[in-house]
Amino acid sequence: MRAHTGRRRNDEAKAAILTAATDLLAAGEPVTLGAIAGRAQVGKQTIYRWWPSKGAVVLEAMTERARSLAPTTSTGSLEGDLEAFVAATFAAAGTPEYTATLRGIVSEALRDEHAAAVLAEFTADRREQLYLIIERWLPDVAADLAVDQVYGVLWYRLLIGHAEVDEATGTQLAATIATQLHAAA
Amino acid sequence: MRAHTGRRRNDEAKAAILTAATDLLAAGEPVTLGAIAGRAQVGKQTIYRWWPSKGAVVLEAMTERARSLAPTTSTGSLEGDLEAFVAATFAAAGTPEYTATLRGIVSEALRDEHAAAVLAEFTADRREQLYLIIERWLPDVAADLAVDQVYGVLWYRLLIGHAEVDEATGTQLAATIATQLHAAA
Amino acid sequence: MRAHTGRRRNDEAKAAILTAATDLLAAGEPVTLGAIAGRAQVGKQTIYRWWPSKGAVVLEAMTERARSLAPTTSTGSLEGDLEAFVAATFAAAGTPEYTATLRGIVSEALRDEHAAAVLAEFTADRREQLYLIIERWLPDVAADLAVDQVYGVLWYRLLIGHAEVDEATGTQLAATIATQLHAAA
Amino acid sequence: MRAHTGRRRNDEAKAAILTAATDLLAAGEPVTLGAIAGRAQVGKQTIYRWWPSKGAVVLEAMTERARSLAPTTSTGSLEGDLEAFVAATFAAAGTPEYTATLRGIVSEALRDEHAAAVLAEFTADRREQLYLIIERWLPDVAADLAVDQVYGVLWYRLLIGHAEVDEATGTQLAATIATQLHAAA
DNA sequence: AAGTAATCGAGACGGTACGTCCCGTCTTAGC
DNA sequence: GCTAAGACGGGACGTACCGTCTCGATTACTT
Repeated sequence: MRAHTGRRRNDEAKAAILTAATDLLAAGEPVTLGAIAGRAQVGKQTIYRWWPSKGAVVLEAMTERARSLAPTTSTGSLEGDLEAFVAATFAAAGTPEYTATLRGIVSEALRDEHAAAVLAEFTADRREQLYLIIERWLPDVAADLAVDQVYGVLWYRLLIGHAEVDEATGTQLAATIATQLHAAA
Repeated sequence: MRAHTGRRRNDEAKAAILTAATDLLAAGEPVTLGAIAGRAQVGKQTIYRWWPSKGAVVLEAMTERARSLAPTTSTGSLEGDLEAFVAATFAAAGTPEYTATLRGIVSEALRDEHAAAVLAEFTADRREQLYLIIERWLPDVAADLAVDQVYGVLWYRLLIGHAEVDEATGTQLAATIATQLHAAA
Repeated sequence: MRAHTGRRRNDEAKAAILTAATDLLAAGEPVTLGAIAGRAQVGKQTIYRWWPSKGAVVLEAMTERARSLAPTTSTGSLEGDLEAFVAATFAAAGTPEYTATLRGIVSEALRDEHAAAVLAEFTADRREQLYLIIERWLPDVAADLAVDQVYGVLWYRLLIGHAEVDEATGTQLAATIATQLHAAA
Repeated sequence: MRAHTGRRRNDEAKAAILTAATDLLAAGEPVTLGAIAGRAQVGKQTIYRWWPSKGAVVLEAMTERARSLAPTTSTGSLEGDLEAFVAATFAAAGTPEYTATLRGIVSEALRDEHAAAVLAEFTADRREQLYLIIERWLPDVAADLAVDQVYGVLWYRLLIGHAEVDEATGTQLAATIATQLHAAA
């Protein structure tokens, strides 16, 4: 038996697929697998070789982008760190392109269990970032509910669309949550 | 010209359609238009005559049910009223049947603008209930963000599924929000 | 008990229905019952009160027109009478409007047994006219096959469209059939 | 640019579709596209990928069958050849199964231009067979009208249903037409 | 250099749901 | 009582995607 034969896999294709998915999502066009494959100049089978379902592709496309979003450098206080992080998160999520993408992601996750798993992982990662910030200043407080209040407002407004998701909201919310955490400590 | 001619809308059919939609949603079966029509003993055209899309049907079905959910009777304090309402809301939303339905609704709303409009109306109605409770005790406080924190946690957990939506959570969240509101007043 | 109440039935409506059917047929537009009713400014139920099916309406519309088509006056010989009748029949049937109508009729008759019955009656009537002409000159000859040859060529060409249906063809065919009948006598 | 990419057309599927169509037609069951697809174990899209309409499928199914129907071997005389061919044609077309099929085909052709084109081709092929027989014995006679008399009687009787389509009729008609042709030569 | 095999783009496949169209029936209010 | 309008249950239509399967072409390692 030999170590390896055959053509190597094309990493450009993988990148093209993720880009195509993000583009479609952001453009508001229907995100069909055929459309992704066509736009990426890739066969559908190539997509299924690497992802278990359409939703998983879309989510991975998003996740990559989102990871490098909000700052984690410290400002010297819980209030400051919280505000910097939450405001940046809200500011980014509030851009029209990003909003469309996040909505698209939830839409996929609700129809596809693979996508749901990736979304769960993605949001867990985001929550973890926030935990770490809180833990640095208040290591013993139970922060679960506070964290969910932050992301809850974000996603709720994104999905329903009844109110702004912007930096100011993030700032205001961060201050409120900081007070709440200090009181609980 | 006449005011109206032709057969009137059959309200039994309307009720049967909404019931069928809710049943399928709650049963976790795929909510196909054909399935709704079949279960309601109704032609598909009858559905499309009165609703612009599948999602709109599903949402209207839900909205009707949800309106009579959480109590609005007063307990004598903001804390008490808030806790009663939020805890009841979380308890109801946390049942598996209801969770499935709400998730299905968002899924529809994200793909269908008509459904999105109905979801917006539904959630606006829910928020309004909460505003009224707060306003009774603190008429001058800006409650928007507080209200969104409550429903934000609810929907965020429902959609991601990483944490419980139950009465205890509702109780705890209500207390936190009450404190927050008193501080802001 | 009263002798009669209610609105009298509207014979104009009947005429309007038949006209509408013929118009649609000749115009090549899809002959749906809704279209007939709409064009005739008539309720669908009014149509079904008088005809058993859509096809029957269409056929009656045609039959009325067709009955007064070919001459039956005598010219003094079998050849002459036959030629006059057949040439006139072919000339009339060959007009584009008439062709479209006849094709439409067969189309209805093939999908609707009521329509088929009326078409059978209509064609029987047409054949009868031809029998009478032949019988006047050759009372004892079996003319069935000869008659079917005449109408066969007519309908076959109308339906397939591979060759002309015109006066010249009718003339030529009449001469051939006359010879055939004389030989058989 | 490549000559071809992608999976090739599945000829088994094509055969299964045509068989299913013929079976339904012959069985007198409603020839639904869904029924054809279901019986052929084929997706509806596969049918629409290769035929422009339902009627085209049905006609192609028929055409294939019909080509190997009537004999073209010579018997030694025009009368003999004509009788053999026409009698065989009438005998075959007169079977209940075949009659139903042919009627169904015309029905399709009258509603669908693609089907009409295939029917035109099919009938042209049948006429050509008859021309060839006549031409062998009488190369210079104009046989168009004679040929249409034969097929005219066939189709006229099939569609109206007022008289038999059987071997005896074919035999009698062949004799008549043979005489007619000899006279014209 | 020739042989071998994994991977590629393309696209046909079986299947499910969609939203539209039309049929023939039923139900109104108006004349 | 009959009408025009039009809603009803039902069912076929042709389209859009899904996720799988099948091609010939390409690529890269092994011999």
